[in-house]
Amino acid sequence: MKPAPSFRRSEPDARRQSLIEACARVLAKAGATGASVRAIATEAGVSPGLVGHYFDGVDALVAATYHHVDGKVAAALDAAVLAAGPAPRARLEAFVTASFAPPIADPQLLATWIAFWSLVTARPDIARQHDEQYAGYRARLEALLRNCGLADSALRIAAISVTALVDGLWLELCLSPACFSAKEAGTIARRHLDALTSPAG
Amino acid sequence: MKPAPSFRRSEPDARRQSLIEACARVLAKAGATGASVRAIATEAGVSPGLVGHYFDGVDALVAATYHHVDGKVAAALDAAVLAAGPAPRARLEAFVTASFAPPIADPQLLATWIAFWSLVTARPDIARQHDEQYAGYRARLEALLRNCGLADSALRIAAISVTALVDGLWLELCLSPACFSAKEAGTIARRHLDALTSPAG
DNA sequence: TTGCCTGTTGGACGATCGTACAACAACGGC
DNA sequence: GCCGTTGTTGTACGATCGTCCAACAGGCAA
Repeated sequence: MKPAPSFRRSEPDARRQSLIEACARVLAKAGATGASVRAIATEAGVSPGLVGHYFDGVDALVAATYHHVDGKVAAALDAAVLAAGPAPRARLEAFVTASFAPPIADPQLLATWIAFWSLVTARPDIARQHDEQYAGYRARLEALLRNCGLADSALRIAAISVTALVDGLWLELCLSPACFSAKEAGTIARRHLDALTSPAG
Repeated sequence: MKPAPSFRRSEPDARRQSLIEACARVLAKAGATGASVRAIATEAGVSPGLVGHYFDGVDALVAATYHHVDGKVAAALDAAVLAAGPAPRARLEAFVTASFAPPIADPQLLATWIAFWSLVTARPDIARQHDEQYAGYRARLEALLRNCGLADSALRIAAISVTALVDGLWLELCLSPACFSAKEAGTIARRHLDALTSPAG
């Protein structure tokens, strides 16, 4: 009889992906402080040395994880918009309220995100990643707002305000879920969109 | 001739305060990852052993720093409200827009705050501190909103929405100051208050 | 089956972490 | 001036950190 293989080989991309997802789980569970090479390797079920084989140090792994998680969120938002149909206002609402439902409204995702924020101060490359990603987020929001008839002159401020409100609601919804519900967050956000799209001036 | 004293004694409270402020500076500069006992002690200009003398480990020091920074923010908000005079609407606006001016709108303060958030997941005591502090923040906001004539039934949701918007604006204002100005943040917040206090429909 | 390639392991290495503690020295009381 | 108190120092200790690399072994070609 053959002894069970002590490990399996994987496709390089699959192994990289596995390490990235393990890194995200560790960041969510233990924060930036606990995201050590050994903890990530254990979470992924591999030996510590493998991290160095696929990434130039743990910093590069964290940066890759940031990029991956950002892509996951963007995909979830796009899917929500696509599922909303062609009506501009429905698409806008879908984009906004998707942040209050899985997989975005997830305490683990917030914990991962906070770990990234905690690195912005000390890591210029992470800071740049953050700026680019937020600029992209606001750009997509501006496009959705424009389709709802918002004047070009008001677009920038409107996108900033909606982004801030959604971020704040998402943050507190994840940090203390008992305080208010996802449904209430959606109501608040929709009311804000109403005030923006029908100026009572 | 006498040799210069190699160190000075301090009042226990003053030394504790000095360590707390040094901890806040280190958290702002290096994030939660870099907040080691030695880094904090060096920042405070004392030897590493002194931290253990005043606090039961570095975790207790971080918790104390959280409490201290929270108190500082609350004091700044109260001062802004007090300086706004007796008019309810002016007091509400002062409370809200104070978050976009020094000393609250400070990237270093945000970095400190993010370091605390990054500990919420792993540290139940920090999570409890966060819940209590946010409940207090919303309670003060509800009182200010009530004085502006808001119905009791709408108070809770209104306070949640204002808190979320202000937090989001504060977050992004500190993370990427080049994106929009403090004045614009104030305009956005005031417009939101308008929509809340004069329901159009 | 045999042998090569290389993904993978597991431990060594120096640095740094949090903590504990004996020795030192500043300061108030005598 | 001297002494006791105690705030403060500096270091030792074990644990854990990131990194590195020689050795092992799974999987494929021949």
